[in-house]
Amino acid sequence: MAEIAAPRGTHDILPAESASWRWLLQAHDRIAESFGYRPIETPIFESTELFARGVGAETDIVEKQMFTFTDRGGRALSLRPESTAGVVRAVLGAHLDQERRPVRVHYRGPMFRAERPQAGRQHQFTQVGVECIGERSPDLDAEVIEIAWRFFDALQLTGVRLQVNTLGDAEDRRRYRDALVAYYSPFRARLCDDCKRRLDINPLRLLDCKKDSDLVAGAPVMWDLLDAGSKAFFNDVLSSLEKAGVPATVNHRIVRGLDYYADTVFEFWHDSLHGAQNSLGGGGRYDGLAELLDLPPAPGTGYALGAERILMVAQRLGIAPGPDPDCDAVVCSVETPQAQVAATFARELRTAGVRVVLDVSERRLDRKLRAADRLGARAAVIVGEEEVRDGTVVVRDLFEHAQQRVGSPELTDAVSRVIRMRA
RNA sequence: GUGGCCAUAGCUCAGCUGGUUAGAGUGCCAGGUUGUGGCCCUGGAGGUCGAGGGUUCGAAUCCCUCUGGCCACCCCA
Repeated sequence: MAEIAAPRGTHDILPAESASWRWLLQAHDRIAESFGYRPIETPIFESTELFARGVGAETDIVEKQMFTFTDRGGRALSLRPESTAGVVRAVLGAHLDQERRPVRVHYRGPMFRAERPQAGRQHQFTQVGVECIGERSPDLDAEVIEIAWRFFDALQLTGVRLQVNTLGDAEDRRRYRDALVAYYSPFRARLCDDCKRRLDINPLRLLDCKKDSDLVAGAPVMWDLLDAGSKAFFNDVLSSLEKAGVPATVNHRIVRGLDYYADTVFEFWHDSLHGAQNSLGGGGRYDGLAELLDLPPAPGTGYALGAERILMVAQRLGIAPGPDPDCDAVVCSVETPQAQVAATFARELRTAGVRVVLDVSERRLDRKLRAADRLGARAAVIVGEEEVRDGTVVVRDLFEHAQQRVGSPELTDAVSRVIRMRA
């Protein structure tokens, strides 16, 4: 009988890693909330149609990376490959934008994409992100970018590079697509197979090709075809970022793989990650998304970041916190007859808010203390025959190698004194 | 989805061109120390050699398939 392993492309977050996860997630919550963003949670599966219409039916994500299934009523559902479409559905569906505008929300949670797994790319991965829905302003684009930037800052994650670009409005993009198709069509015969496909399906992606890079160099530049309003909007984003002290590099090759983006788009890169996966995340403005979903029109902007990738970088930089101790104190009896008294002390300490492990083993005292040491406990409470007889207890400081005997009513005070020294 | 590399104890890894009962370090458990931890000494447990099939007198070692990981591509988080 074969052992059942975790499914391909998934991983377990074991207790030893929980400290670094908590560190990352709490930092993101804290920074987002410092900008007035409120938490939102949406289902991890949605109607397949939400993604087909929102993300774009002909994007790679929807075309070949979704986990799709049918429920008993024959409805087509998909595990969410990203979160923006679901959040927009939830916010506008609940008419939150009628009460305040813009609606500022942040989220964290698992996303699913069925790509070939490798380091920094799993079937299930975790994103943290924010969305700002209901108002169109370059200052809000700059605001969400600044949140991400402050988040990296809070983690002390150095070496992040912000790349920004503008895709213009729908009219600009149509014009640009036409220009690209016109430029590339005469070369169709010599294009690589991927590019032939891109030319028909998604011409913007032609710019990503490495094989036909000589053609890319001579291709029309989006910026040249933007109308004055789109350029002004983008320039306002840039100056707003500058005032916020967020260093941005303009990179006209940033395109993003989702159809709903317009105007501002951006990515956060880190060189310590491998080539194709050097992106920690990205985002942009999606003013047309609500309409694609048949919801009342509402502009929006936001980002999503890959938590696993950030943790990978943090590990490499040595800034991720090590595992937390299992507990503050271990209570152990010296011999079996004192076990019940020890259990009572443990409960008493827990009531006072101390994290306590009760050693129920029948090992020798020296082994119990060694075990307490390995749990990372600061204090050990030792209950032996003498203590039970005298109504006392030994409280040992495992860091200072010092101990004292106190009357059992003073147990909580004595333990608190010892563990407070930890901080 | 396409191609390449890899899979031996809980963990990190040895195991030469196929040759008896598969090893080391570390961790775990116990004893040294019948009430005091981080060091030391001694002993023990722990492996269907990723799974299945094949070649062979004989397979961890060679071949095939599958599973999983890593890397590149595609693309993205």
